[in-house]
Amino acid sequence: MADTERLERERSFRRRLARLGTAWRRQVDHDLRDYGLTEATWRPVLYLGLLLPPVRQTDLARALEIEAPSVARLLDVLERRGLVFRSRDHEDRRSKLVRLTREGERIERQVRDAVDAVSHRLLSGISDSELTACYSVFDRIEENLCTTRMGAEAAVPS
Amino acid sequence: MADTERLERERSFRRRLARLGTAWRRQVDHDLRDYGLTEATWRPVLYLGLLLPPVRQTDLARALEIEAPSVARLLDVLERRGLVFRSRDHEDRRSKLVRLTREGERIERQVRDAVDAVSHRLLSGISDSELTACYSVFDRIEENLCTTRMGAEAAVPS
DNA sequence: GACGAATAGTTTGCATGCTTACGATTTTTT
DNA sequence: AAAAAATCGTAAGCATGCAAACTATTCGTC
Repeated sequence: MADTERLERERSFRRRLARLGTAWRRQVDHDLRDYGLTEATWRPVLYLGLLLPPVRQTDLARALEIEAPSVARLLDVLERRGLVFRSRDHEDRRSKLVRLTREGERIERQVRDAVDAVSHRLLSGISDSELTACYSVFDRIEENLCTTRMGAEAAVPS
Repeated sequence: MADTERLERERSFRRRLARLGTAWRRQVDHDLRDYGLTEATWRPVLYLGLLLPPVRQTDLARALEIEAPSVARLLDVLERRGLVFRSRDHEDRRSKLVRLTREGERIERQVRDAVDAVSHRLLSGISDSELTACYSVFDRIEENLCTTRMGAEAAVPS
């Protein structure tokens, strides 16, 4: 029956998506290992170059989609290496503001270039229309993710 | 210029792919937490139901695309829980053969159903042709991954 | 103004990925 | 046959994700 075929298609899609995600991450990590950046330390650097200051740790955690303790520990490392620094927020003394140091900005550019280079390499030979077709699919999957998640948490009426 | 636009497209694709991969994984993990299965323990179970015996630990590691030590530790946990058991391979006494227990097979079916259910939910509203279009893109990206990896290690002349 | 709830950051403990180093065994070379 | 190289599983140590519990501060309600 056709349902079996659809099931196989869905399984195959899930497997490929998962495999591609990890393989891509590994490729970037491999290329950035030479810059002294391990696994996940380059992401905070990249996002600090992207977000508009002032950036609190919570903002960074939300942007990176990781939990606050993970951010705190990563920033400990990056601060020790002199790539970022934390300062008190005088508006709200619970918060700390995070910024890249001069050296951090230098690394940020290198990271951005390296990440872009990998993307360019991996996406070579794929047309714009194919990319946008994938976007469309990705977006609808994310919508499905949100609607199911709504059931678990609580829908916020706008 | 058009190059800037292409660059943005590639960045956007990378970000969405990464975000979708982790979000999907979290969704499955969330649904399987109730079955007492944490983060990555369900994958060995699933693959043990998929691979044709005899399955050595190395085979499992290759299938899961994780390193041998990671597999060893996961199997320690699963063995302690009575889901798998290891036996010596009489063909090659370095190896150990891994199999699901009766209970492990029961859990394997539940895991498979749960994973399929998530896939079905997330892929609802997406047509077969869209899925295959994505396959095509994924496959070419994986090809690009392989060819670039050749350059880093050592190309084997055929 | 005072008290309870919410929020920001940290600490701690666990899960799980990797790399490196090791012992046991097999395969290959000489 | 003996020695060298490769392979299998394991152990130890690090990196990094999470959740839970804690402290300090701010907000909301009375």
